[in-house]
Formats: sequence, C-alpha cells, structure tokens
Amino acid sequence: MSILADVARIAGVSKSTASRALSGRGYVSEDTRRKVEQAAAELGYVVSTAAASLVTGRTRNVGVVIPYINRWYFGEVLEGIEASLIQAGYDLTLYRLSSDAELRRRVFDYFLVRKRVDAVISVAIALSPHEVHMLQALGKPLVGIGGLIPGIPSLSIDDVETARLATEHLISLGHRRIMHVGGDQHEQMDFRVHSQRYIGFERALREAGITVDDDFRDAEFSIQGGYAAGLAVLGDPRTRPTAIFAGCDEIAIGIMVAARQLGISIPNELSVIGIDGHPLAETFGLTTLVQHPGDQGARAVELLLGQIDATADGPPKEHLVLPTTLTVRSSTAVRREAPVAQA
Amino acid sequence: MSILADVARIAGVSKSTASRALSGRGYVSEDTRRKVEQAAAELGYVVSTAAASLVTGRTRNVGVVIPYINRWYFGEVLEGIEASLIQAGYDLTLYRLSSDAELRRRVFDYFLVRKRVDAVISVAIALSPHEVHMLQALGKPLVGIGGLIPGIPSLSIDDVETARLATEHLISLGHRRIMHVGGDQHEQMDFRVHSQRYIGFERALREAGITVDDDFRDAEFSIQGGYAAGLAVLGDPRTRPTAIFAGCDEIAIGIMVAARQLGISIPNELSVIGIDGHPLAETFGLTTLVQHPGDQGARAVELLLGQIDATADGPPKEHLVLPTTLTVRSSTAVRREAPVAQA
DNA sequence: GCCACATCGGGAACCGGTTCCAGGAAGCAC
DNA sequence: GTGCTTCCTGGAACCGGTTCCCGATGTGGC
Repeated sequence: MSILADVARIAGVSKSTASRALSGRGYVSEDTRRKVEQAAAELGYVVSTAAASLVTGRTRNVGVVIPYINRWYFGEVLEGIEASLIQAGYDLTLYRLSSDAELRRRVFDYFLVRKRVDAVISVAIALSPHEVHMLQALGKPLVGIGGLIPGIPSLSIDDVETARLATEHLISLGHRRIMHVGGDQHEQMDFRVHSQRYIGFERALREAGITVDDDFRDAEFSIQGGYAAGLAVLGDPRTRPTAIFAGCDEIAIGIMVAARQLGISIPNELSVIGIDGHPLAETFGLTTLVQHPGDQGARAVELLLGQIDATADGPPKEHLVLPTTLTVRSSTAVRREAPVAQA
Repeated sequence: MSILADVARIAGVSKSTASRALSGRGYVSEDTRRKVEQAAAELGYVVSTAAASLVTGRTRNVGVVIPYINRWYFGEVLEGIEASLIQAGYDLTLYRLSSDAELRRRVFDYFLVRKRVDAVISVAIALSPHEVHMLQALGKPLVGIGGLIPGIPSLSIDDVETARLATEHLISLGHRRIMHVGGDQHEQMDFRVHSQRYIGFERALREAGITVDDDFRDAEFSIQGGYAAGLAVLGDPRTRPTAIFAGCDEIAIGIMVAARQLGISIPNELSVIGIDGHPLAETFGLTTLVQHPGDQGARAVELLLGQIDATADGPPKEHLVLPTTLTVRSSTAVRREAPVAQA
C-alpha cells in the first residue's frame, strides 16, 4: 500500500505537485507529470478515496433507492444506472426499500445522511417531503425515475397517456367490454403508477362513451399475478371481457397463459395489451406499449451528474417525459361479434 | 453539518471522550455517555465515514460483483445479500460485470482496489488467480457464491449432483430418450455451472446404461431462450425426446410454452424438469429441484462478516454445499409407450 | 495507611490526501 | 532595464474523526 508521499519521493517532487499531476488540476509541466505518473504506476499507487473525500467533500458515489430488484422494469433501470455510473467513474451504492417503514427510516437517517453518497437516484419511490428536504438540506442532488416528486427533476413515461393509448387501441378494434388488470391503486411504494394507469384507462373509456362496471381487477405485477387474476376474471363466460388492458407485460403474459389454459383463444376470443416491452412480449406475441427502462436509468445519471457538476443550484428542476411506442403483435385483433358472451 | 468537535463542546467533554462515547469503545462513564449522546442527537450529528475510515482503514462497505441483475437467480441472491448487509450496518456497492474484459479490468484495478470496500462477494463469476491474489494481497476477504474458487470460501449447490438427481427422476419414470437443454458450456462468465450440470446429466445416463446421441441443446438462460430451443428440439416428431432436463426453470418454462404451442401435451407426451424453484414453476406446474438463492446471499454475508471480524487469517477456507430438494409437480410423469416417436 | 488496579478523561499525533499561498523562473511588451 | 503576466513548484494548513499515552481519581485488600 503505497501512499502519495511515496510516489512524490520516488518522482522527486513534493506531495502537492504529485497530487496535481495525478488529479490533473492546477499547473504541472508535462515533464514532471510523466515522472509522477510513472512513479505511481511503478508503485501500483491508487488514491485513498477516504482521504480524498474527507477534504473535498465528494465521494464519487451515488446512492440508489429502489423497491424491487427482481422485477423486469426495476432490474433494467438498475442495469442502466450502473453502466452509466461506472462509465463516469462513479460507484453505485444500492438500497432496496421494502415496505418496512423502519428500514426506510434507517436508510434515510443513517445511510444516506452519512457523507457516503454525493447524490441519490430514487426509482419509483414516492419520497415524502421530509425525505426530499433532508437530502436537499445536505446539498445532495436528487433525481427521480418513474414518477414525479414535486421540486426535483425526474423522468418517466406519461403513465396516464400511455394507458389511454393502450385502451384506445383496444377500443379502435371494436372492443367495448374492456377490463383493466393492474396494480393496487392504494399501494404507496410504487409512485402512484398504478392509479395513473387506471386514470388513463378510464379516460379512454369515457372519451369513447363506454361505461363498464366491474372494469378493474388488481394483480401483483408479475406473471404469476397476471395468471391468478386471469383465471379469476376469465372463468365465467357470461362476464368475460373481450379485451384486457394489463398494467404491465408480465401481468399480460400471465393472463395469456391463463386464457390458454382455459381454452380461450387469443386474439379470437380475447385481446390483451400490456405496457413495457418486456423481452417475453415478443415470444408471446403480445401487443404492448414499449418503454426503455435501461435508457431511463442512463438518462437519470446524466441529469444527476449535470447537477453535481453544476456550481450549485443552477439547472432547471425539469420533469422529462419519455415516449412510448405501440408495438402491435398477435394478441390483439378486431372484436368478433358476440364471441361467447350473452348474459 | 455538525462535527464531533461541536458535539464535544456542547457536551462539555473532549473530542476523544465524545468519540469513545459514541463508538462504545473504551471507558466512558454512563453519565457522560448520556450527555454526549444527547448533544449528538440535538445537533443531528452523524459521523463522517470518510474521516473514520481514513484512520481505521475500514469502510463498512462490501463490493458485490455479479454478471446479471435481471435474471431470477441473480436478483434473488442480490436481494439476500443486500438485506443482510443493511442489517449488519454495511453498505453494498454494486458492480455488474458483463463479458466486457476492459470493464472487468477497470472494476478490479480501479474500483475494488481503492480503499472503498472492506470485502468482496463474487456471484457466479469465475475469478482468475490473479484477481483473487490481488484482493487477498489487499487483505480483503472474499466469498464466492455459485461455484468454487480455489482457496477462498464459497457456497453453492452441488450442480453435478443436482443435475444427476433431476435426470434420475426422469429415468425413474421410464424415460430413455432424454435431452438436456442448458447453457453453453464454454461460456466463461458463469462459473462453469453449465458444464457441471451437463456432467451430472451424463452421469445419470451412464449409471442407467443409457446412450443417447444428440442429447444436448444450448439455450440462453431465460424463458425466451427455452422457448426458442423448445421449438427447435420438439419440431420433428421422429427425433423428439420424451423428457427434457432443463438447465434452469426459466428454460424449462420456455420449453413448456413451446410444447403447448406445438400441440405437444405435457406430461403425456413430454416430461420437463428444471432447477431453481422459480416462482413461476408453481404457476406452470413445473417439477424442479428447488434452491434458495436469497438464503445463499444471506449465508455469504455471514461468512464474510465472520472473516472481517476474525483477527486476520483465522477461519477455514471452507466450501459450503447447500442442499436442493425435489418438488414434483405435473410436468413430469411416467413415460407412455411409444408416444409418437418411431423412426 | 499504602499499594495495586480499574475506571475515566484530555492532549496530541496521525490517517492520506487537497488546496491555499507564496515565491521563483520565464516570456513578453514597453 | 522594468513591470507585468503566466507557468510551475514546495510548504503548510486542513478535512474529521480514532487512538495511544498519560495523568487523575476512586476503590478495595492487606
């Protein structure tokens, strides 16, 4: 374990010159820079981040709070964030926040507050004003993904509009008896994504002058969740919808599996549309509105690094809305007249 | 931002006493401890980890290197590690290693070497002797999950034996024309898991005196991968196996989806078995050998913390073998005589 | 009453960098 | 030549804790 003083000695310069040479700040002649770099390489020198950040106050480390790791959307976002941070020479410290309030408090009060991280990315977590304020008071930039937090820059798709488009697609195919299978709207964690999508769904129906009662069923955001909901919703031919807008692709796929098992033909007897662009959507021929979570992660890092480099309180607290694109596959089709349903 | 000196002043003691009171090391009377703690609470004081680790040399931070985030097994392991580390007051710094050799070099030479982490957990990554040596030279404990690295403690299931058991299950049901759909055995990343499972598969066949040619097909470790391989393998009735041992549950499920699409009935015409205990296995009625990746992550942390606390080079460099249990569902059944196959 | 020992608190060195400041050398215009 | 700016370097203070060492006090045994 060599230290800067060793490098300086070997290179025949002072500590301060060695520091300047290696960090690239301040004046150093090309000649001495080479000497210092060579000495450093020779000794296998690496800076002590602890010492450096003690004096500079910056850690080159970003904290990420995220509710799930093992769900497609979140995994993708995380991968995108990680790749971008490494690229920029930053470390990523991961905090998974479950619904455990005590854990959450600890993460904020203990982990994030210590001068461990320069900034925080919050993925699909509805931060409380108190939490936001705390981080801002510490001067730590904050970027949100997957929903908007008042006062901080964030980026996400437009959940209302995306849901509306998905539903509209079904309506344009002639469907009237449409159901939405999505997440529990009262779940706090997930940034109100669920309720936003429900609102978009309702809006599309309203615009088309369609009234349905019993138009919603909640499901866990997974294939299993979709499967269970599908079995429940599709079981009775008399009440069965002709089309389902699923809250995400995983739910949609679960519904397709359930339909297949119940002998319901897709898209002849049932159309299904999702949101995400999950890799399985292609395998299952699922029509979906595609988003790119990995890119969202990368963009969030960009925004964040911009804020870190900005000489404090400069840049706009913007909210970036990302586009989604409709990819039509074989899970949606024009409604056949009176498939089975007849009350 | 209050510092220790402020706390000491408010409490009316010296810096050293304040430090002892807060860290719990050394003699401090109960009375002064209370005073210091109260002062700290009042000021909202939190230690600067940078300053602390500069002098102690410990960061309370563990690095995790992992090849994937968005695959079930890896996500589960990561969740297990994260939960245990937080519990123990440690941070988790995440490094995703893709097949990019340059990235890998950077992570090891630059990120892990800086005194950022106290220890490293390597998930399913076959570390080179050089990499192991480097970390050990730095005195950083190292634990492996999902395969064994010579000289360092690690834990994993017995891939050979698990694969043998899975195959044996198929054989015991009367199957003879058995195929293994698994990962590419030459892939470096994945810790030779693939080749180990193939070896177990072959061993079971050999023990039963079965010879099959064309008994292997490689697939990506995902539902899509299994689906693609399934279509290819099951297309021709003349060469179709009566049972498939899949390298993991996701592949198995992909095969089941493909079979259903091809009109092949499971388990009447085809038995499928996997490895993992993926939550979807239950949904799909998949027979599988269950492992618990989350627990593996937790155990790895235990091992690691044990090593950190040990007064250097103490504990055994053990390799922990974890059990897997066979869960029989409806995807495997006794072989029906001459289903379709007849060359 | 004295000594040994445990308990408690303060002073100061130290961890390993970064940066401010001062000062010297060199280049250029006048 | 002088005065100014620009380039380069070294000395020293400093970031915010931890810990070693030493002295003071209290306590119990003989």
